[in-house]
Amino acid sequence: MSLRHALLGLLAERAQSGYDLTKKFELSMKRYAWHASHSHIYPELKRMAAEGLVEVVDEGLRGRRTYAITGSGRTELRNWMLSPPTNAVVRNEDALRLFLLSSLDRPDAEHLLGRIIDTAEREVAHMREVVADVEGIGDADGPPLFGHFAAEFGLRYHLMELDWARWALGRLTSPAR
Amino acid sequence: MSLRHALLGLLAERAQSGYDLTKKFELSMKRYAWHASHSHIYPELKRMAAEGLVEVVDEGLRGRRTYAITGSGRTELRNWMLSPPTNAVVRNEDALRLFLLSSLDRPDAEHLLGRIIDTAEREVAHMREVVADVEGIGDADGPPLFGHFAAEFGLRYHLMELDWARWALGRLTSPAR
DNA sequence: CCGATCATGTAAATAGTTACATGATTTC
DNA sequence: GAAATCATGTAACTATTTACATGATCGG
Repeated sequence: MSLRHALLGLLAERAQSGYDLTKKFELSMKRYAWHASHSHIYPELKRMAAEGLVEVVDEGLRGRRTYAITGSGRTELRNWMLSPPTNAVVRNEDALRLFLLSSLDRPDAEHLLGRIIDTAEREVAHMREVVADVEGIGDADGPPLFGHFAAEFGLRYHLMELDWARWALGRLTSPAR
Repeated sequence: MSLRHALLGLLAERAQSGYDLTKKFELSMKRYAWHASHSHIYPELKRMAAEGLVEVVDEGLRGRRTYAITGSGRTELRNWMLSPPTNAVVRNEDALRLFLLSSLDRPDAEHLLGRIIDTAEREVAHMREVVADVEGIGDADGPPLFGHFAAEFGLRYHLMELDWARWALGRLTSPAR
């Protein structure tokens, strides 16, 4: 159940509403870290509030409820962050397609790799912007910003994917060895 | 529901039992593509058999049932492989920890990065062996082997992770800019 | 004959998605 | 005043995990 730790981590940065959290998942988190929809996030926030890990600190317009992390929430988050991953859950639909590439005949495989390359190129361009944004905001003397490391990881991930797909396509069209 | 596609993909390579499939998940698939346990795999195989995507082609010792992919299973697999990922599910507990790194104070963050570096080094060493094995088996003239591309992807992934973690640790200990 | 591994399952619980549902406020 | 966006929820279903459960065969 890592959703709760994802939420605690985001709330550790700043207090915010379920709606804000949902958007963060949609915009960045779900790309390479964790996927979640609002219908999962809202009930989870309620449960966490009942358990004292978070608390409602403000009720604004349109029923907006701002949640903040509590002391016990911070303890829980730190414990999870530092605990060795026992059997870390990994699910990646795209990586699964890569894994099963050889089940396709050559034309199909080439087509799929072509699409992967296109997508990765777009992702790389996007992540370059994100990284530049984060660098721009940065306060040179302060601690590294939240999201800075994550953005860099995302950029490197997609660059790696792009390199790999190009290499694989090369192998496919002219099996060198 | 990508478990079924993962299973179809593995069965497309060769007919095998739930036990064999479980081990493949345990040994390679779950590292960076898809995670699943036997108690999920067995019922899913039964369901797929009922739907005609796979069939039992052999019953051996100790109740071992060998499943093979059917024509309709191959169609389903190909459709999924070539269909553009609509909202590709990504869940990665380790990447999530990286994402939330800034929620830790500096000593804790350094400790976590150190552990990530150690783990990644071991993974890289392991994947180098796997890649070497697969290359060794290869028939130079034949089509690329199943798992060849996947192993290379795994190696590159962990190399990327290692580079990133070292870079992040450097940033943390001496914030350059 | 004993421990390791092969081999499969079920039950209960939790996690997560999709579809349905509602209404307020802001912007144009 | 209409469309976009803010904001939250519930219900039904499906996916997945954890724990429980059983027994056969193989290697030493």
